[in-house]
Formats: sequence, structure tokens, C-alpha cells
Amino acid sequence: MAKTNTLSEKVSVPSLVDIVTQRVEEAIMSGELEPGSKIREQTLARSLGVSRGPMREAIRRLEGRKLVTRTPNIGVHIASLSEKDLLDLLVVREALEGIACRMASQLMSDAEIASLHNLLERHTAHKTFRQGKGYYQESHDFDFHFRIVKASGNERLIQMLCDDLYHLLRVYRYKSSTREGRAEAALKEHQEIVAALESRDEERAEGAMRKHIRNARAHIEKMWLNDQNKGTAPAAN
Amino acid sequence: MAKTNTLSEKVSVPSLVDIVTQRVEEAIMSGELEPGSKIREQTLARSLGVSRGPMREAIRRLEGRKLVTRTPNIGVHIASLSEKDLLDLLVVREALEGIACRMASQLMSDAEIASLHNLLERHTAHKTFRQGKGYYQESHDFDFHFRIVKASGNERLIQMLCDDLYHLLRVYRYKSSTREGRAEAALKEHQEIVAALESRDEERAEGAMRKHIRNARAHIEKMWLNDQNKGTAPAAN
DNA sequence: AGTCGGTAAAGTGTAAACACTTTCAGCCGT
DNA sequence: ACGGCTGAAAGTGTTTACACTTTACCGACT
Repeated sequence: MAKTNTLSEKVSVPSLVDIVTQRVEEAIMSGELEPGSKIREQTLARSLGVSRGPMREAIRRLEGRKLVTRTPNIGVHIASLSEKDLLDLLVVREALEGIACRMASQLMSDAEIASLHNLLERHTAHKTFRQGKGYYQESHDFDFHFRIVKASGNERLIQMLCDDLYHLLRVYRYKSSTREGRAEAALKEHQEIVAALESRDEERAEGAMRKHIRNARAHIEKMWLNDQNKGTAPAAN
Repeated sequence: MAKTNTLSEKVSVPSLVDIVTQRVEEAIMSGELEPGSKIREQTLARSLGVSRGPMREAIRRLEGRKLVTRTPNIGVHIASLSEKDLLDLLVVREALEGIACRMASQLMSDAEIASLHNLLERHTAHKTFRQGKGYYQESHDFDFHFRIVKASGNERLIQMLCDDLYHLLRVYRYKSSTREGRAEAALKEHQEIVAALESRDEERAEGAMRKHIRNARAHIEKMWLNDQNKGTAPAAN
């Protein structure tokens, strides 16, 4: 099923635009480029050792992915990424992953589901002595969701989630520990999702996934409200 | 609510890139640029009277929106737009509009819903002497869905559907009359959606919208299978 | 003091030029 | 004839140069 053939996959030398795009993207992810800050293409291009052409083209791509916004004759700004943006994004994710999970419940092979089961159990073991902290959870969580989405067989869905949405969500990761104190709950929800997949029940599968994401979203919303009350006030808008 | 202030809205002269992007997009929509065909940026740039810089940047943007694909050192090709692509896209639409409708059921004002009701009735009248043909249905259908999505209040959702997905779907419009013979059914489904909104029932609202889109998708799938059996039918319109 | 106006520096928008890769027609050898 | 080699033409990748806009500083005027 996997399209990761070593052969029959066209070789391609990544162009400067590809490299620049990725570098800038990483800089945004890591917080090296502060959200809302202005980018000067000449400066950035020089510091990356390329000319303005590739730089501009890379920015256009990121613009299409809503990671930066360009204002004519003024310049480009890193996407603001307010808390509302994140919550909006998670609603989209709920919808998309929900239906992905529904499709996966019909298309996943028994072996794939079993593998998912294993993955979960392996991490359960780790969890026992690592509980409380969401650090390890990160890659695990990503892998788990990634597999289910891939199993949907819907190319557009896969692309939207894996290529765009997940990347965008990673921008928020460094900002605040978005899943602090939810490791155990998340694990239980993951188990329910796998159980739903095993039952091959479309409705249940979509429901389980949506509930999982909705809970995560609610958790973030609650934590945010908490921060506001405490007066942490890192200024939105 | 409406952000359409005449003042406080920054004036901006559209750059060549904006214009070129739109022109190329329209050309793809209208079928002037055949799906799967190759674009030569020099030729296209000359014929639009601009240099290659803006042309390339425009292409990068379209690339991000998956309307074209670029192969290194070879060139760019108009997105292929297979039938499976369309069906995949409609699944995504089902998920997104479903949740949009759910949110709208909670956020829409009574006046807005009433207006939607009116819209529907006005078109019902027209329908009586225009029935069978989906031509008029086009703008009506778009307006209807547009309003509901807007009412979701989720900026990301609105952007994904209105700015990207609807545009993409329009590419298929010229290829085949995708809603032939479904005018009456669609109208009834629209009425059910409005009724669901009026009832303020989240679950019902999402369900009604998803059923509507799922039906449209099933119809297209059926028609496509028909065409296959009859031997490849050419484009309509 | 504060505001207005002007000028220079910096930055973006666009075009043209240069470098490398692909493509294809014609030639040569078999 | 047929297949592979070769070189010119065409195309893409990248850089450089130029035009116009914005920005910021500084001096003059109210």
C-alpha cells in the first residue's frame, strides 16, 4: 500500500526554493522567527546565502499555506497565531480526522490495526515511568494520528492533514505546553479509538476520534482561560 | 458583524503577481488551460505581458493550493483532476461543511436564518419553471452554502472552504454537469438544512448538511459509473 | 514644544541577464 | 533501416540590476 518505493520514485534535486521554504518553516516552528514579526526579504535572503528570487518564491508558498501574510509594498509578517486561531484550527482538525477515522475503520487491514494496538501498548509501558509529562507523548501522538489518517486512503485528506495542518499545529507547540496533564486521558482515548477501529463501526470510530480531539481542544481552552485569570497575559490579537 | 468598512480598510494596489495568479486561475477554471497540460512560464509570461519573476511567484502560490504541480527542471503541469480527486475532495467538503453547519446552528441569528429561508423560497418559485436544469442552481447553491459557512464564525474553516475548496470544485464544473437531475432533491435537502438550523439542533444540522453533500457525491459517482459503461462521455456545457 | 514638509536610505516590485538542464532533431555507426 | 551519440535550441533555476514605494530622520515653520 505504501507508496515509498525506492524505485519508480523520480529522483529530484531539491531547488533552492525548496530548501529556503523548509528553513524558513523550521524557523517559524522553532520560534526563531517570532509570530507577528516582520520579515525583510533582503536580509533573510542574504543570511541564507541566496538571492531574493528564491526567497520571494518561498515566501509565496508559505503565503499559500497561511504561515505568513504579505502586505503590498510593506512586507511579510509571520502569522499571528492567536489563541482563537489555534482553537479554530482544532475544530477543522476534529472534522477532518473524524472522517478520516471513519474511513480508516473500513479500510484498515487487521494487521494495521494490530500494529496500532501494539504501538499503543508499547507506549503504555513507557508511560508508567514517564507519566505526567507530555514530552514523549509528542512523537507518539503524531505517529498514532498519522497512521490513521494515512489509512483513510483519501489523498486530499492526507495531504491537508499531514502536509499542512500538522505543520501548522507544530507552530503552537513551542508557545505553550498544549497537552500538559492530559497524557493519561489522551491514552485512554487512543485506546477507545483503536477499539472502535477493531469493531469496524464507522460511527463509533468517527465519534471516538472527534471526542478525542474535542477534549484536547477543551483542555487547551481551559488552560488558556486559567492563564488569563492568573494574569499571565502574553497578549493576544 | 460585517467587516466591510469603507474606512479603516487598508488600500492596496494589487501587484502583478495577484493579477497573474487570478488570470491563470480563471484560465484553469474555464478549461482554457487543459488539466494535465504543461505550462511554459516564458510563453505564458509573455502572453500576459509580464516578466518571468511575477509569473513564477504566481505559480508558487497556485502550487500551494494544489492547482498546479511543479517538477524540478521540467516544468509545471495543471492539476490532473481525476474523478477520484473530485470524490476525495467532496469527502473533505462533507466533513468541513458538516461541522460548519453545526456551528452555524448555534451562532446564526434568527434574522439570518429567516433570510436563508427567504432565499430558498425565492428560488423554489423560479425552480417551478426552470426545473430539471441545474444551470440556475449553480449560483444559488453556492450562495446558500457560502452563507452557512460564513455563519460558522471559524475563520480557518471559512478560508479553507470559500477561498480554496470552492474554487477547486469549480474546476470540475466545466468538465461535467455534476448536478444534473438533482435539482429537486438538492432543494429538498436545502430545506431540511434550514429546518435543522431553525431547530437549533447541532446534531441535526450537521447531519442534514453531511447527508446533502454525501448525496451529491453519490450522484456524481453514479453518473461517472454510468458514463464508463456507456463509453467515455465528453465534457458538457 | 509640536507639527509639517522634504530628503535620503532602505525595502519591495519588476524586468533583464546569466547559468545550467532538458529536449529533440540530425548524424553516425552498426 | 534502427539505435545510440552529439550539439543546438528551448526551458527552467538563479542572480543581478533598475524603478518605484515606504520609512525615518532632520530641519523649518507655526
